[in-house]
Parts: sequence; C-alpha cells; structure tokens
Amino acid sequence: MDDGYDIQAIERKWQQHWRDAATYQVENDDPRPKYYVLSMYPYPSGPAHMGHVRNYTFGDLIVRYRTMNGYGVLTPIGFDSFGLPAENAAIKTGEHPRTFTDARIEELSNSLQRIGATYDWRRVVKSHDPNYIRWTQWIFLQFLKAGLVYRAKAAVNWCPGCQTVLANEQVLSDGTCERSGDLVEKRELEQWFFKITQYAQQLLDDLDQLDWPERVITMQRNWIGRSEGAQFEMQVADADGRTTGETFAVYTTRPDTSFGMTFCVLAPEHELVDVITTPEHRDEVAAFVDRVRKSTEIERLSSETGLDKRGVFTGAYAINPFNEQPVPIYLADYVLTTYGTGAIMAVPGQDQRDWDFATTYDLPIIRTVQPPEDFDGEAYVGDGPAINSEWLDGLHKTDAIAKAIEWLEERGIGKRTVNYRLRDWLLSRQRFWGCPIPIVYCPDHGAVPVPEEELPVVAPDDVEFRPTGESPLRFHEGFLHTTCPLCGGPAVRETDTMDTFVDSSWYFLRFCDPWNADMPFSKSAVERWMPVDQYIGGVEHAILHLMYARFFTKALADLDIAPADLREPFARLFTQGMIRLGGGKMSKSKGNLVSPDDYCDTVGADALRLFVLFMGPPADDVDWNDKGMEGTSRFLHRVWRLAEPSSDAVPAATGDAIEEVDRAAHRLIVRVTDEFDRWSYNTAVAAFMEFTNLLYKRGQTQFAVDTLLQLLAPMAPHVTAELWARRHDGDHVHERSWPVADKAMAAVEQVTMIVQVNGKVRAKLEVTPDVDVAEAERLALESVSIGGEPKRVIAKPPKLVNIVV
RNA sequence: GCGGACGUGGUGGAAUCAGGUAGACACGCCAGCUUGAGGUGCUGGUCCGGGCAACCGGGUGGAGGUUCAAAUCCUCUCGUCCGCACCA
Repeated sequence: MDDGYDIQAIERKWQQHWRDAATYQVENDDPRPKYYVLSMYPYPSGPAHMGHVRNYTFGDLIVRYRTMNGYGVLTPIGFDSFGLPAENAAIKTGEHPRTFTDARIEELSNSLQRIGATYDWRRVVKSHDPNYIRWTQWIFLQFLKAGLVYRAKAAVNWCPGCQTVLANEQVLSDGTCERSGDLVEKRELEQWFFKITQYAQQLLDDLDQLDWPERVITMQRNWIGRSEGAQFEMQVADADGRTTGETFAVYTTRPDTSFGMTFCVLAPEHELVDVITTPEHRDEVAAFVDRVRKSTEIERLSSETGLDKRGVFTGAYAINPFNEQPVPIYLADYVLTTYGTGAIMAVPGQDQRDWDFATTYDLPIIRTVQPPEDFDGEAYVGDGPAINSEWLDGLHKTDAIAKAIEWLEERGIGKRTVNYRLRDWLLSRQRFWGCPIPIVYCPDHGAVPVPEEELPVVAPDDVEFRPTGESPLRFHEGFLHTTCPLCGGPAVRETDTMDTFVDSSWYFLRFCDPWNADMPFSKSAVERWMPVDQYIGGVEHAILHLMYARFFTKALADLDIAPADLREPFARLFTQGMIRLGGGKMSKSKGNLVSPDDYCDTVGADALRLFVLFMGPPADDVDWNDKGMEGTSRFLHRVWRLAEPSSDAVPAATGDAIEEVDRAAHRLIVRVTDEFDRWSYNTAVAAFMEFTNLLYKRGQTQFAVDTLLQLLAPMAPHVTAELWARRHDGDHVHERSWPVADKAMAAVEQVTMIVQVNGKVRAKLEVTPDVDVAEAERLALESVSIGGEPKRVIAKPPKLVNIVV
C-alpha cells in the first residue's frame, strides 16, 4: 500500500544519522549516571541469524530506553573471533583464518547495523587483535606469577584421526569425534590449568548477591558441587589382617555409617594400585586397568556395562579404623581419581551403588541406619537411628556424623573435609586459531614465561594448514625455535593456544578502556563502568563462560589489577530463550538459518524487531515461524498513517474522546514503563497495539500520538525517529526524555466491579475506584436477587464483591 | 537417578510475580464496506454446549486439597523440555 512509508530509505537514513551524530558513543568522563548494557559478544559466523536479532534487539532497546531515562549508557560491541570454524575453513580452503574471520566480522557488523542496533563502535574489541592478544597473554603471566596457573599431566580427549585434543563438547555421545568420526581416546598430556578451584567457595558464596535467573544460579551451584564430609586414613593389610605400612585416604559424606563398611574401592589410576595388588591378582588387575584406560569417558560412565565387568579384587585389605576389621580392597571404574581422594569406603547398607556392587561380588551387607518399618527398598539413604554401630547407636544422622568426625579428629585419623565437584580449568588447546600461550621451553630452565615487553606473541602468517588437524605452529620453524629469556640458549615455544573462553573472560573490562596501551584497562575506567548493569545472552553460557568470567574478575581484583571491591562482573543477567527451527536447535552448524537481512529488505528492521519481541516471553524458547510478522508490519503502517503529519487516516478526537484518549496515553506510560522494567516486552507491544486501535476508534490528539512515538522509540527506532522529526521540525525522539505520567490523568475513573454469588459472576457494575466497602456491598446486594439474607459478604472494592449464600 | 522449568482456543501467547471477569494482543478463519477483480485498507465476529435473545451451563493435561474465590497456592499423577549425571 502506498502510504508514503518508505521503509528502506528511512532505516538507512537513521542508521547513518546515529553513527554520524555519535548518539550512542559515551566518554569515560560523561557526567550522567552510568549504565552498562552488554549483550554477550558474538562469535563472528557471518550474517546475523534470528538468535542474534533477538539478543541484540533486547540490548539495543535497553540502551535507548536507559538513554531516554537520563543515563550515560556504555554500549560496546566486540567479536569472539578466535575459534574452530575459522581453522576448519582454513584447512578446507587454504584461506588464512584471519582473512576468513575479518570477512565474517564485516558481515555480522553490517547485519547488526541493519537491524538498527547501536553501539559505541570506537570501542570494538576483537579477540584476535594483537592489541587484545597482548593483554590476554599479560593477564596469563600475572596469574602464573600469582600461582593461579600451573602445568600438569591431564587425561584429555584425543582424536587419533585429527591428531589433536578435543573439548568435551566435541565428543559425541557415542564417543566419536564430531569432525572425523574416529573413536576418541584418553591421553595423558602436559597441559596448562587455571586454578579456578581456589575460588570455589567464593564463587559459591557470591552467587547470593547476584540478580540472576534462579536456574542459572542453581546450575552454577550444582556445578561447583560443594559437599561436606570427612576424610580419613585407612591402613592397608594382608589377608591375615597384618598391616603392610601403606595407607590411603577415603572421603565420605556419611562417616556415621562407617561401621557398615564391608569393602573399599580405589580408582584404577590410584597410585597405590601397583603397590598393594597381590601377586596372584596381578594379571587380572593389570588387564582391568588397561581396559579402563583405553575406554572412553562415555563408556566408563555408562551404566549399561554390567557391574561384574566393572570391578576387580586386588587381593589386598584395609583396616576399618572404626572397628579394626579388615575389608577387601577392590578397584572399580566408577571411582574417579578426580573427585575426593580417588578412593572410597563402601557401605552397601546405605548406598545403592555399593549395594549393587556388594551383591555382584558377594560381599556382606550391614545396615547401620534403621530403615522405617514400611521400607522395602535395598540401600536405605534416609535418616533414622544408627544401629550396629557401637557408640553411635541410637543417634540420628546429623548428630551421628558430628560424633563420628569428632572421634576421627580426636584420634588424628581424619578430619572434617569440604569437597567440590568443580575442577581446575584446562586451558591448553592444540589449535592454531587461538591466543598463543606465552611460554618457552628451555632444556635448562624448563617452562619460562615470555618477558612482558615481548608481548604479544602472535602466530605467524606463512603457515600451512594440514588436513590432519595438527596445529601448523608445531611445524613452523621460525615460530617454534627461539631463545630462552633466562640464559639465551636455544629454546622452543609453547605451540598450544588458549581456550577461547579465556578471551571472553575479561573482554567486558577491556570495553571500559579499549584504548589503553599500557595496561589491559585502567582501574579508574573499570571503576567508572563496572559492574555490567545488564548482561544479556543465551542460557547455553550459564555455566562455563559465566563461571570463568566471575573467576577472572575476582582474581584480577585480588591481584590489584582491577579494583579490589569488584567481586562480580555482571550485576544483573538476563538469559534469553533460543530460537528454534522445526523443534531443533538453531545454529550455524545445522545450516537451518533464516536470514534477518531478507526481512529487512521487505517489512524492514522495525517490523522484524517488533515481531521478535512480540513472539513470546523473552526468556522462553520459541519455534521460528514468521506468520505473525504481518501483524507487526501492519501495525507500523497503522502508526505511520496515524502520526505522519500529512496523513488524514485518523481524525482528531473531539468532545469527551479528547480526555479519554489523553488519559489512555498516561496509563500507557505507566504500563509500558513497568513492562520495560520487567522484561515483559511481548505485552508491551500488545499495549501499543491496543492504544493504536483506540486512537483509530476515538480519534487522535497531539499528546497521545507523541507519547506513543516516544514510548515506541526504543523498540522501533527508525519509524519513530522519522515520524517525530516530521512532527517536530527535525527534532530527535531518542534525545527526548522518557515520558512521565500525570498521576491524576493516569488514574482510572471507572472500574468494573464484579459481583459474584458463591464465586460465580452474576453482575458487572461500573463504580469509581475509591468506592468503600459499605458502598460496594450495598451496590452489589442491590444488583442481584439472592432471596434471603446472605451468609457472608466479601467485599474487595473496587474490583469485586462475593456474596455467599 | 538428582535438580529445574513448563502444560491455557485452530496457532503464538495474555492473565501466574501479588489468588478475584480466563482467553488481552496478534496470526488464521468468517462476514460487511472499500476495490474493475485479487490484494491492500477500514469495520464487525470468532473457547465449547444450549438458546432468537437477554442469559444459562461447562472449560486452563488429570486426580485430590486449601479458600468466600484457584489457570495462579499445596499434594499426588501424566506428559514435554532443559541442566547435571556412578561426585562417594
């Protein structure tokens, strides 16, 4: 329809304007109160997809809304530009990952601008920029100095086909490599780690101060997995109960059940295995250990494999310190060397897995907690009085645990212990397209940090990408060979690069001060902007990224690099739902992308933004379906014909309609402001539609239409900017302040009061909002005939009166 | 197995936070006007059953419960989705 609404021209014009006029640039000494809005920086995968549109529309509307509310808003954008796809593309096409990545960044930047998202483009940060690499490496070295980085052997996922380590996420559920299809194995390799476990307790405690979705907090809490219990020493003994001198520690959350211990289990990797295994069991144990080592994590953790194949007797015994009785020591693959002490005491009476094992291997079962009379299960894990436990008998769980720990501590055998499921963060990746780890290896001095003044260590350009998946750095003589910073002798560089999660663990700090050439950021700039007031991103980052970034922030603060009191990076987090296509996850790897650019070419960015907001609650996953796009597009045309000065589609309101419409405008301000603050954008769009429908029915006023445009400006920025400029002599709606409602005008004059009889609606009365209880009751009783005296009348004026007969 | 979320018309969803008219708003569909036709635009209708109508009865996965009043709170149950998963 030709209503003069030239979508493409208008959107181009205003996007140009915001950029030229630097509307959304902000200086660090801006006098306004600060507000830091951040959408998780994207991996540059090419043109934006619908997930981006959703994410960056939320961010952009908050930026515009907060700006209209008088804040100096920091709205940066950057690119998580290291990562596997660029490297895989390089292997396939020979194109250098940087060339490839820069092209994808260009495409993504363009489509972000096409949806009208505004940023302070001077502050762009890219992970692969040498200026950023330099400071990522510098931070790594500070952590190394502080003892937060160490090198250790670790079992990693190794793909024999790709000749490289894989992240857990790259191993499919059948234990094969997602790229080559080869069966992934475990290998012991020297790897670099961040000591995130040192912060486990703080990471847990500080969750309380965050305004984050409950489920994300729960996920983090479970991931950290704090458990309280006791650790104590066990003496190794022979078949006759004579101690051999070796000891090992076990960890348990139920020391109160120790009298029920009928065997012990060590992890197959436990250091004592070779020492304690008796000659007659040696072959069997060796075969078992070998098989476990070769099996994948998946197989190992699978409960499919029969228990009879999952354990083996060592021939050795251990003395239960509680009753001095010897119990057999087994190995089992389900005992993990990475948790607790890698050894457990087994109490089949109180633990189902121990029960199953005992049954399979024909080991005794002793109950140490009295189950309730109606209990018909096997192991009983609930509370009850202790039995068969000498001096613990009769005590309930909490008291029994306390007494057992006290007993262990008095004798110096064991102590109260806290354990965490959280593991240290393995940051080494055998990859090219990542931030190089700034270390050289000297035959005499071992691993030596690259001197800070030599940073950044940047990967060379003249490399050959091999289809084997091996990092080209390993074969680049110029990069590999260097000299030791300590002795000047020949040395080789570390060829592993950092996990890309390292890059994303501090980029939000760099945004505060991206120009800094002397430091990763100045404390004062970070003090000015941090913490992020509103962080926006997908739930898929609920654990890893959000945990790592919290760890980095705490560590940087403790190292006096960031302000000491900056304990948390993201004060408020919003996790948006995913946009799915046909029920599946929408992602670049599945290729099922719907292009936002196509919609920008037709209905325009404003209609697309509005539709994505209108689709459903922001936190919910949605299946993509553009059926409703007609609705938001039609709505914007209706707004255009309503507000465009030369349009006569909607006549001016007359008589009573003037006040009615203006009052509705004031109520709209109240409603929309509330809904913006509650992230109820879908209902806010509905409110705009309702209001527009009212103006079409009752006629327009200048105030009503101007208010609509102002309130709609954060969501549909282009059309509102154009209409406002036409109505107000070139003025800019996004530079106006957010409207404030007149209380008296916003108050409703008439309320529909429901009259119920026994909870069923029997009448609807129009009353004033200040009607009192007596009057409400009187009106209600008048309006319905109930035949006799009511038993009871519940009046909740002005909304409802319920008459009980 | 443990933890969490969700279940409402033909469809997306609103009302759930704070118990108080269930179905806002939109898509779709139906009708009228507009138009040369189609489309666009404008107006009206659209949970189910009964009734010409006013109205009456039923209705938020299922079964109970609390309450004057339950989509909303509680218990159980079924289903869907997500996270963690042999964590001692």
